[in-house]
Amino acid sequence: MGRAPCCDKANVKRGPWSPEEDTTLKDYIRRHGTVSNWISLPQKAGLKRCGKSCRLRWLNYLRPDIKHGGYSEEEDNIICTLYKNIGSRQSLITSLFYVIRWSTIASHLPGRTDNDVKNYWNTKLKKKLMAPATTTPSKPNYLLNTNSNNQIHQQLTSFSSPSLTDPPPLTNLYATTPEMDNHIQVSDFSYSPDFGSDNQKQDSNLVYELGSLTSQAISNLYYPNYYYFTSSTTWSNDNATIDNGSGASGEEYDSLFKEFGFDPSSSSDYFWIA
DNA sequence: AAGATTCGCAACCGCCCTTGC
DNA sequence: AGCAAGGGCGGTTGCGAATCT
Repeated sequence: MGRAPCCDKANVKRGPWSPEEDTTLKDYIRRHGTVSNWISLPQKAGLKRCGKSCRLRWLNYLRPDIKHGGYSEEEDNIICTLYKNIGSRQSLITSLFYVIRWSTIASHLPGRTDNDVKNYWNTKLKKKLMAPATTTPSKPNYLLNTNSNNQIHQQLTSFSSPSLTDPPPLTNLYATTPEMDNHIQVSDFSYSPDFGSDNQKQDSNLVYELGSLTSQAISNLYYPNYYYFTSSTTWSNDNATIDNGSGASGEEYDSLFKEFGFDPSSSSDYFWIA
């Protein structure tokens, strides 16, 4: 048995708000101040709308401090950075449980609403960010360290409390210029501190998510073209934790990494995605 | 010019969380 | 503790506008 609806759907108006309705709602809120009960507001204000609809209209459109459109480059950067950072912290690598807190991101952008930021991301920024690295390389195409795994691990761990404006240098990693074909190259192995921090279940479709959701979840903050995965050491542990020790997900990982030529039995391998 | 397709975004849906009883 | 109601939020939809063919 489902939850009772918040209003009588048959007797409320739906669809776009008219200027008259906007005025009615704004006038009511101006006269009464902060709304303590949105469900009862429509009746009091004389609106044939669902209370939730009124709340949404006010919060996303009618509030006096709302900004619409015209995102600046700085705002773009903040959204992209927070998307990566918050996304990787609040979720895991599975598509089913991957949830971005748009309200958290919007709270860093005065005048922007979660809905607005979400729409902006889905229609513009996502495409911009997902565009092939060859067209807009934000960083040089290198980040490989074939024999100082611990060094990478330490550096990534230091990202856990990052500054938004001061990315750490990669100078202590020695660089190569790997082929970037197929967006994935397997070489050595690194570790992302955020990976596997949540107690969430594995999705058997994970193997198909590597290039998108997975990479988002494990990307680091400053180098959006590069993504790190857990090592076999940490990774085995992560899997056990994530999957309540069943070990089933470990097999999925193994097959996933083997698919890209990675040797799960190696303790020193990592791979990156560009 | 007109039909098809894509884009942008306001609005809705439904689930989860919080709060009060 | 358990329940119900309201609030909050992410995902999705619908539709008008813009662009393409």
